[in-house]
Amino acid sequence: MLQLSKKVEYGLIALRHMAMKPMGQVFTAKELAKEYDMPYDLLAKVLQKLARHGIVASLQGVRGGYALAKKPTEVTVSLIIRVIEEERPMVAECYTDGPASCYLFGNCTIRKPLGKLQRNLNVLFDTMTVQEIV
Amino acid sequence: MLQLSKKVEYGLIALRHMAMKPMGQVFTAKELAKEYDMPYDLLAKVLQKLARHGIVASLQGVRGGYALAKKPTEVTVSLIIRVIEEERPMVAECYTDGPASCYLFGNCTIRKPLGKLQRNLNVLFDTMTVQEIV
DNA sequence: TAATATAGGACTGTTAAAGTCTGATTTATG
DNA sequence: CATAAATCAGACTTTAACAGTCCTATATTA
Ligand code: SF4
Ligand code: SF4
Repeated sequence: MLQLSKKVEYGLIALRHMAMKPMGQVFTAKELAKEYDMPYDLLAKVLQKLARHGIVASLQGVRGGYALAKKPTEVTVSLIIRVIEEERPMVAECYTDGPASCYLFGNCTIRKPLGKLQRNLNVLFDTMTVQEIV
Repeated sequence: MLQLSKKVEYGLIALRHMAMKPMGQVFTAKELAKEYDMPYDLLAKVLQKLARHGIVASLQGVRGGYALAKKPTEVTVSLIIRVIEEERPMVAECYTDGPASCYLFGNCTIRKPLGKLQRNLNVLFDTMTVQEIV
């Protein structure tokens, strides 16, 4: 419960790796997967998403790969999760998918109080950056 | 991602309901389920767990039911989750189930940094009580 | 043009969450 | 004392999200 998904963990590990080396250095999905023993296909998908959203820059073709495109201080855990999961980390389903997603919505008495928890969570994830995990 | 489980939500809704009424009042699982349109069987299980851990007191037999056994200020969301899920809310699998639970453990570079996130999370859940959701 | 890399999507497998069902036990009450 | 109403306990099924795999297309270097 409340665990980060494997995809997010793979993304964090890869981004941290890049952040440790000189800015602009290029890494292939293959070498990253091998280095940390992550499933290549899955990591590749994650890196592609990060590339689409400009967190890393991708270079295709032979000698291609990925390089960090933002400063480690600018990439928050919140952003990484949003990009990889394609949604914000929320404590309740209805926060993400709206009233129709939960049949309890009409008589739910905890939705509003949980908002406080959510806001505090947001602060946590918005505050933590890749810089903090190098 | 990061959502509270339905069981926890059911538990919170039920506990809040009890906390709204005079201390010691007895409610049956049936009426609670009906009032908020929650699945009876599932809610019953949740209440049983809460009873086993002394959060609510149970009365068997006809005219039985459940009553809040602790003050709303004493019941944290953290405790509710631990009781219902039978584990603490953790950001990483290995925190809950140990090194053997994750094959990345040996070369995981994000485990320690995530500890900071975890500690902040703990504070959030330890701080919020049933009193705050009435 | 061959080799190597990303890009994208479809597909399958696995697991945890959610829900259901059955039966036993307890206890107030007529 | 019999009945009904409630908790208690566990097994079971269903569902949906997550994790992982596979295949093909495209881009780029050498
Ligand atoms: S139970 Fe309440 S808070 Fe949870 S998803 Fe449904 S409406 Fe939202
Ligand atoms: S990836 Fe790292 S932090 Fe996540 S569960 Fe595995 S060892 Fe723990």
